[in-house]
Amino acid sequence: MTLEQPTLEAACDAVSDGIAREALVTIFGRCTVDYDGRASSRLEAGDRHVMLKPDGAALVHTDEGQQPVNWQPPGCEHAVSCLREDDARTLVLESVRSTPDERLCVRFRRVDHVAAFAGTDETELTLSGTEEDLRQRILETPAMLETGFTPLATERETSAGAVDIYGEDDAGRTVVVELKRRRVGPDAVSQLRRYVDALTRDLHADATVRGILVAPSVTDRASRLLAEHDLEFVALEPTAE
Amino acid sequence: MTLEQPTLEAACDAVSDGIAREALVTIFGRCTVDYDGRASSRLEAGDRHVMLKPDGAALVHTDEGQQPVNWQPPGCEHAVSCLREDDARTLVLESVRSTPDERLCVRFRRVDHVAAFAGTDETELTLSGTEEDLRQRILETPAMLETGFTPLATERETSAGAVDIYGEDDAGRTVVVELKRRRVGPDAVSQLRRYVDALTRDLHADATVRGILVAPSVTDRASRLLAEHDLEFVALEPTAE
DNA sequence: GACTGCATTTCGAGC
DNA sequence: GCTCGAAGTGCAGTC
Repeated sequence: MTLEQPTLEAACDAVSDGIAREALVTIFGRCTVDYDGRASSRLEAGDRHVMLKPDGAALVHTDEGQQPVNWQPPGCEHAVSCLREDDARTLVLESVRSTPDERLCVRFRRVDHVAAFAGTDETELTLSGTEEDLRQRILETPAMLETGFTPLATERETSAGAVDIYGEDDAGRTVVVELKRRRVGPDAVSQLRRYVDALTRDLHADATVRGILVAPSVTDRASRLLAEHDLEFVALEPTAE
Repeated sequence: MTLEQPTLEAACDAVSDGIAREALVTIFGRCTVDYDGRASSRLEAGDRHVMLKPDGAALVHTDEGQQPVNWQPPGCEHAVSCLREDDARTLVLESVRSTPDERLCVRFRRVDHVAAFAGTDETELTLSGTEEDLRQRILETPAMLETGFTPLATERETSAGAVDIYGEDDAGRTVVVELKRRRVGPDAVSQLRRYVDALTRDLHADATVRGILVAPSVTDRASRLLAEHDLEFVALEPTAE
């Protein structure tokens, strides 16, 4: 279903019908956008593309950027109405949710295009090159980390949270491994440090706990932080080559 | 410009024309999606909505989720062609960039809809409730942090990075303030800790540096971490009420 | 171009 | 529902 240069009334009916039919609805036209919730924002009149998904998500896109300029997450209730505001007919799209209370309101004075799409999409994305792939690599060939490394657990709980890989080295020392799929900065080092500190405490006071950060590479600052806290780094990519 | 149930050839021409005219182009139809770059992914055939922006961004949306199932950031080169693959006519959308090398390829066997939109959008989003607002609040009324607090600098550089607010308390002790617009977890505490450690080092060895985390609230674990490292917490929201 | 940290981050898993 | 951390995070600002 598609309308070109519809009246606001016709657009309203089409959008309303599309939402009712659980279609993916798109509107293009001149609009203002108001958001209020976790933060609040206002966008003055301009031409934008609005997408309403049947799961309750709403997206307002300008002609620039990968990210929508405004949005609403899945689970929202969409409502559409056509009314008079400031002496001008206005198509009002409202998308609301609770917990947290959030409200997105798009007001059109001109609609160029309305479309509603229904289809089927059964398939799921297969993705590789993730942190999980890096973990698999190391569990299959622990020597990639270092000779004599023995993984004992993944997601092992500590008082600071779950450790990616928990194991021991050839001298029987406890090893905490933190994995990152890409080049790491200071935050990843702090994360590893929290786990090492926690585990040192959780285990006997005299236990030696080694911390190893595994990632393709590190920034300078992160490298210095690692050295400061006697943490180690092993360069590994999530996938071979 | 809109086409309904076009032939793949007609769709190809329309998309090509839209890209050439720097329009925002959308295509809805049955497609597979392949991505290869920082990671790699494959999505089998299903009905999806594809958006090509004139700045080079590409978005593939299913009927669920706020996030696109696949995408390409701004700055990519889009190309479209119609050719025979596996004995079937196929519309191929390719979006490529370098640094890093990334390639997104969407293959349509059926196109239901093609549209191209051109408009103007001069206005910028005004947003409030950000970390910047929280900073302004404190700089205008430093006593909100604590009586006698004097801000001396924002974004003050340390060997661990820039501190949100740098100042001193009524006893002349150095204070490092880390701001967060929302409830904080362990990562924010670690961040503050890095700054406090760095400044303690950067200044005289005998200097006392206080670290204060300012946010609407803290999680339990973060609260424990704060206590462990003698860091403080002040509850403040980015905007009044 | 790399680094750093914010974001209405979103998303998923675990509890 | 909250917590925690991953993400092809995106994005802006700075160097």
